[in-house]
Amino acid sequence: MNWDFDGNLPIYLQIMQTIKTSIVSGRYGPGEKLPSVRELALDAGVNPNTMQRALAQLEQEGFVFSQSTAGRFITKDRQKLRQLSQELAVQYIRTMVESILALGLPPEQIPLLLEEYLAGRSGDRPASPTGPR
Amino acid sequence: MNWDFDGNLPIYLQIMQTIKTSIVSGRYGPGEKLPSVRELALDAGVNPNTMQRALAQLEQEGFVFSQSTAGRFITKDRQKLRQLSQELAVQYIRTMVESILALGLPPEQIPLLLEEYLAGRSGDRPASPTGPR
Amino acid sequence: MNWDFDGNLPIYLQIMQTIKTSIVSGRYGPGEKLPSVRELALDAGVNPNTMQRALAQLEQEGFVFSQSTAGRFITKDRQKLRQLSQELAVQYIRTMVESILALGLPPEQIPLLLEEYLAGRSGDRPASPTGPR
Amino acid sequence: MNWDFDGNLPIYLQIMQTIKTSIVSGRYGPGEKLPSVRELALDAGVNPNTMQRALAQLEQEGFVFSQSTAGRFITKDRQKLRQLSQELAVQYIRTMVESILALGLPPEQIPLLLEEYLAGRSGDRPASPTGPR
DNA sequence: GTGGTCTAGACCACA
DNA sequence: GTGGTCTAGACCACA
Repeated sequence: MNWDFDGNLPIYLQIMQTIKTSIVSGRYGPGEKLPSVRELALDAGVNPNTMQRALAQLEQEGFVFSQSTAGRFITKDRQKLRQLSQELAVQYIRTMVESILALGLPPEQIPLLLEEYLAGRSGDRPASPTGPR
Repeated sequence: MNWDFDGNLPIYLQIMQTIKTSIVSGRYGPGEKLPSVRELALDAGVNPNTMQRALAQLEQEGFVFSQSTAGRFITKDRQKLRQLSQELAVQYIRTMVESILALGLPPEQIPLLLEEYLAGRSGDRPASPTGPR
Repeated sequence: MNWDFDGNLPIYLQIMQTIKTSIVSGRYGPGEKLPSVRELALDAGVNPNTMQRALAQLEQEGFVFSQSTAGRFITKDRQKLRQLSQELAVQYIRTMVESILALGLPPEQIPLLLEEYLAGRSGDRPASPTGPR
Repeated sequence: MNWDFDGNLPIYLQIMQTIKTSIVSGRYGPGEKLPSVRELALDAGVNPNTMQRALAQLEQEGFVFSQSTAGRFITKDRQKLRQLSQELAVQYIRTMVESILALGLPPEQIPLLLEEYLAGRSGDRPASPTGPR
């Protein structure tokens, strides 16, 4: 996973984001076992408690479940996973909209820019998702 | 300015991004003087050469201009500034689109999600462009 | 046995409770020999005198009997054991009722809540009698 | 508040229970300010982090809310408080039912014992809620 | 080994 | 001062 923290948000929230993205992108499939808290903490370079907190929160949100001695697993609930995709998509939308509004552009222009981009994109090379910030 | 670099892109490009955002957001107005290369480099914690490269590139793109001894200034060309807004907006759009496609959602769904978000946003509190929480 | 004392009640009474529960739950059957006072005291971490007092009281209530040199035994009187079940059950009922009334709920609601709970319970997993989780 | 922990349940859960009981019993009214995390931790004799965890959980359940620099407050949502009464009542019911079933009595007998107790109680002195365990 | 809990202690933003 | 976050490190039950 791509552990890359900045100082703008608590680390455990950023961890949750990273894991959510990993799940949705198919890095971990439904029912698949996650590495142990300690392993993940080591990998991410954070304290096991911080990782534990992130995972406990993900568990409470229903995206993973734990079997006391066996470890933690991605939920098998496909509906839940679809919900996660939507949630992340809305986050991306929100970040984009608020950033553009901060530029001083009017909201009505956003759908136009989107349409234009999508039109120009069809047939093009995939284009790597490296934008601003 | 919010200097916050990650390892995914050359630093001078990230610097350009940051400065562009500062200009468009009104942090620096048309014709306003920028701090010196040395000051900016110190502030950003980078090598002056790196900062120099970023500024030279911005100058070449026409967003700043230099007066031999007086320093560098934001362009007074309003048209140019509008163009910059558009450019950044398209970048935000691209990041969003590619991120959502990476989730496995179909492109057709993006305009729908956008419309939904904009509708739900009207009348709401301003909402800062941060992550979930 | 589950020796777990709090400061709200004399310890010998709490010991009696614990032993009564052990008897009724089948931990000790009718006619079965109890460990010696010293053993029990050691196990519970109390003074032998305190344990002695609890056992003497239990004997007076007819739930155990002693044979001069052989030790103490659970009564063989099935009727007596049924009575003990009832007694403990009423205690549980009382604790529950008084706790709920302390919440400010009206007494009439208690039978309704009970009925509801029993209905929801049929067919469910056994459910251990612990707190919330 | 009556901080009295046993080893059967995590302390933070017991803290939550204690605070919930305090709220429902009227010790703290709607909108009333709770002592600070540090004060409560000192009072309860636990680590501030443990108290923090209990309060964060209560906040997530909607029974308290925090104002960053001002402290934490009991919710003003009367509906939420009624829900809390019910929740605690059901807990008491459950503990009672499961304890009685553990004695080997049949479930059908519980409503009868309850009715009997309530009948015998009318007009009696309040009777202190000290039962078994 | 696994998740889970707890303590001690530091540091942060906010106002 | 207030809530919130993070680390280091210990200990526990479960199997």
